Amino acid sequence: MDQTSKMEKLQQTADQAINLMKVLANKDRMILLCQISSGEKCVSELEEATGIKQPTLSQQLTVLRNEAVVATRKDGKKVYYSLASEIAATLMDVLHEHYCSKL
Amino acid sequence: MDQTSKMEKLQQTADQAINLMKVLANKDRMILLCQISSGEKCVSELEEATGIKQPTLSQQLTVLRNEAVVATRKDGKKVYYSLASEIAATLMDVLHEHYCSKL
DNA sequence: AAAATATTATATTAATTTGTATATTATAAA
DNA sequence: TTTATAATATACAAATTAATATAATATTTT
Repeated sequence: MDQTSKMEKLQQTADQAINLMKVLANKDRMILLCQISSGEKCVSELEEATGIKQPTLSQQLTVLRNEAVVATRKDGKKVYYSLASEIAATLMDVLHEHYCSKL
Repeated sequence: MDQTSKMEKLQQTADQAINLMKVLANKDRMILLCQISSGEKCVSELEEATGIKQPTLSQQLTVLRNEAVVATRKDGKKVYYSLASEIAATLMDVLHEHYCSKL
């Protein structure tokens, strides 16, 4: 593989990594993922725990769903969210270890 | 600590984590960090390897410096960049392992 | 009908990226 | 010692993209 196509490949891979970084680079979503990291939560629990307003909450959860970072499970009227991405889970662990271990 | 100030603390910590995520959530910077991860590089080497134009390169390196993700060493006319953040290095490792191990 | 959640639309603001030009610094050459 | 050149940085405006807030409405389940 020549230098040019090597760099193309690197760029494509970088795109995937960057999309994930963009998903995490938002306060609402980061806080939601913190909550969800410790076990599945329904939307009303997330609203209560974070103070994020319902439409915003729903919008940000949609972003997380679209990037397959979370999965949903429906139980009656409630929708439960859980982590669904191994890489996202690992990243959240690393961040938690670094930033939250002394909290 | 009550629920409200617990959430405030979480938000402050989230801010730090998010700033780092934002730094990584850019293609130029991600590719530059990939290059620098494997050992220090001077600006002209980075320009050659990535094809990023000089002003953009310098601007993005400034972003990395401002967030203390990289450090610089000057040698004559050349400026060498290296990784300077443990957490950033760990994240890059995790991303590399996940996205690049099969490349 | 009411509760829980999602969607759509829209307005506003803010942040990021990019391009062009110019500045700085260090070395080398005349 | 001026002058030239290479390497890098900075400034700033223009263009683009993203974030935030809000309101209204839709869907699904009980």
